[in-house]
Amino acid sequence: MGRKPCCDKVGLKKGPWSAEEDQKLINFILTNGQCSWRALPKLAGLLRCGKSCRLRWTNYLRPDLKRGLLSEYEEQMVIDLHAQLGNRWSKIASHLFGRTDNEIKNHWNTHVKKKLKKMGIDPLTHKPLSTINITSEPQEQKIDKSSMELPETSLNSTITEAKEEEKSMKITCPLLNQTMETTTTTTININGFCTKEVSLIEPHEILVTSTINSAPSPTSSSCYSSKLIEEFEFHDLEWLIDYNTSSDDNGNINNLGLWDDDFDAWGNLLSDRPKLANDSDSFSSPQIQCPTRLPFDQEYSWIYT
DNA sequence: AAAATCCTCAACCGCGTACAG
DNA sequence: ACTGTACGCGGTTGAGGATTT
Repeated sequence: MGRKPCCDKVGLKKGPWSAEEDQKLINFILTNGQCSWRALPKLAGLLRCGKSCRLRWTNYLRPDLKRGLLSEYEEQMVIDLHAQLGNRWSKIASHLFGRTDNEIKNHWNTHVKKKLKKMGIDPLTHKPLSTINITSEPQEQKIDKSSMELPETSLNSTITEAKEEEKSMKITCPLLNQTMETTTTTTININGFCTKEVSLIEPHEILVTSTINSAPSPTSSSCYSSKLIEEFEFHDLEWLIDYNTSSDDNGNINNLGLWDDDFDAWGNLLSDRPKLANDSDSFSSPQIQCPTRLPFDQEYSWIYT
């Protein structure tokens, strides 16, 4: 006996969502918040299953989504995180604000895989496709770099940075948070990221590649570089966060509560004027200035003024 | 210009897991 | 402990647009 379907599929619509359906879903969630996905379609007047609604919302309609191609830094982060986490797209997505697991998975399958293969790297193992026995034959680690016709990519610029750094000091394998001696480890570094297998690390331990050029904060191990932070200037969103109330013991921002059950933040979203950080009637809930440029303002819009 | 092929990505499917009763 | 239900995740599909022949 098979699994019971998540919902009664008879008479339910499948396939691409229409603008009208999107609008219904948005209106419902903005008004009522996210309740049970199973119950939502009926309540919202949609002929869709709850699963489809959830997917549509999380992958396309959420107002905090970034659209468009992944930047070079985002792509590098995906590669590094994939080396650590494997195909755990959701975990990877959680490190990239405004990106969904589906988006990252698609990008990986359509772009990154090819790119890595072209560079001679196995996208599954993140190891060189060529068979080089690193441990038993250290002399073989030397690669004739001039023979490697790698395309000029962000990865290669990272490689350049890393190699320059190698000249004078130990380098830190960024995502693995490991320091490696600059001896005969060129094989490992040539690919722009470490291929050494290590146990999983916690997200806050992850260092991005560009930390090579910017010293990490001595008080925090979650040291995304300023360069990366710049990359994460959310062009579509402006978040005003009350840092006085939103840091945990490690200084991590932890109350971006737009999706909290109580939907305080949605109250702001729906208010005539977004609350500002210096408003006199300050409140303890997250102070978020909600998006004024939302994902789809071409065909139809849910911008409110 | 038309047909064939390739590519992208939104959406679906099914499984694993969490949780309530 | 067991069962049923709902949700979330990762793999896969296929429509439609882009590119090539």
